Amino acid sequence: MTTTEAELTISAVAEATGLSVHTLRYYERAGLMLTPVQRASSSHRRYSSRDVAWMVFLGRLRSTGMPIRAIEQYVQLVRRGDSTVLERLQLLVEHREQVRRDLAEIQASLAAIDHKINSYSEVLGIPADGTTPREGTVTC
Amino acid sequence: MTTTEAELTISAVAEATGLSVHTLRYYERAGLMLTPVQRASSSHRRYSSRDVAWMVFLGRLRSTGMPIRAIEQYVQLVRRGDSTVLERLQLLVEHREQVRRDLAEIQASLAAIDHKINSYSEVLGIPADGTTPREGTVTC
DNA sequence: GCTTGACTTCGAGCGCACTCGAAGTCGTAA
DNA sequence: TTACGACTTCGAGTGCGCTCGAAGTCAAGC
Repeated sequence: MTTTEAELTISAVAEATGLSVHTLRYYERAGLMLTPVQRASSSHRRYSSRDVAWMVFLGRLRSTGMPIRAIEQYVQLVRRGDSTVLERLQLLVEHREQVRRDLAEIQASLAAIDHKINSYSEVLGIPADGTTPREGTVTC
Repeated sequence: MTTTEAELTISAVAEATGLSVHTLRYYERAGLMLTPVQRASSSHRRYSSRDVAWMVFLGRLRSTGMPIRAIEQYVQLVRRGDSTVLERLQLLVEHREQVRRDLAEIQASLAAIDHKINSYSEVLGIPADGTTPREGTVTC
């Protein structure tokens, strides 16, 4: 395994990852590829399976709110080689803590929204919950 | 309960809600108050407890990613009175579905991050999980 | 040979949600 | 009376992450 890899076009990678072709090019321009994307003779991009795996994980980092800048840091560590494994681990653990905090806040907010929905349901006489209907209007 | 209410300054509301004073004024300018905020003789804002409760819920909607535009719609429904309760309910239920989808994606991404962290931990010989250490380097 | 369509680069534009700053107005305390 | 600090308005600026568009290249099929 050196150069011969499964090669995918940018549109295939877009389909596989759920990212747009624009976004894939943007990420590359932003320096977020671990290694340069190979090119066909036509200068079209050819993504290896490793590239695709990385784009998938990159998407995971993004969907949990890691800024592009932070991902850039991570990429630079990967490129510096095995000696940075501990640093990378620390970065990920730190991010995971942030994600857990975000998750907790969203869940708390979801509970508040649930509560409001229940209030409205009661007023409308639609007991979606096991609660007793009440009189009066909903606050807001 | 008509005019006499607990009255708070903007900075007190900022502290109570975790929103900045800038953000509170911005929301008001954006038309997100249910009713006009009362003013002291000095023209300083005086928030009623109902205002504060609404800002808290507004913060919940924002922290779950509801766009300002959508909140604006909701506010307009509230102002139109009791006849819009069903519409409001539908709006909230729709938003809740979106939040649940977002939550599921974040959780899936968190699992992927967990997995990567475990891989790194194994390589470093730090079995954070109940898994056996392995040889070779981490992919990325 | 000509069209079609998928790609290329690169700069510019966009949408969103704040965030800031300047200039002015109060009310209280020294 | 003078200073201070918390407020006011309103326009402009910021940061982020895409997203778009124009102009060009290339390979395959008719």
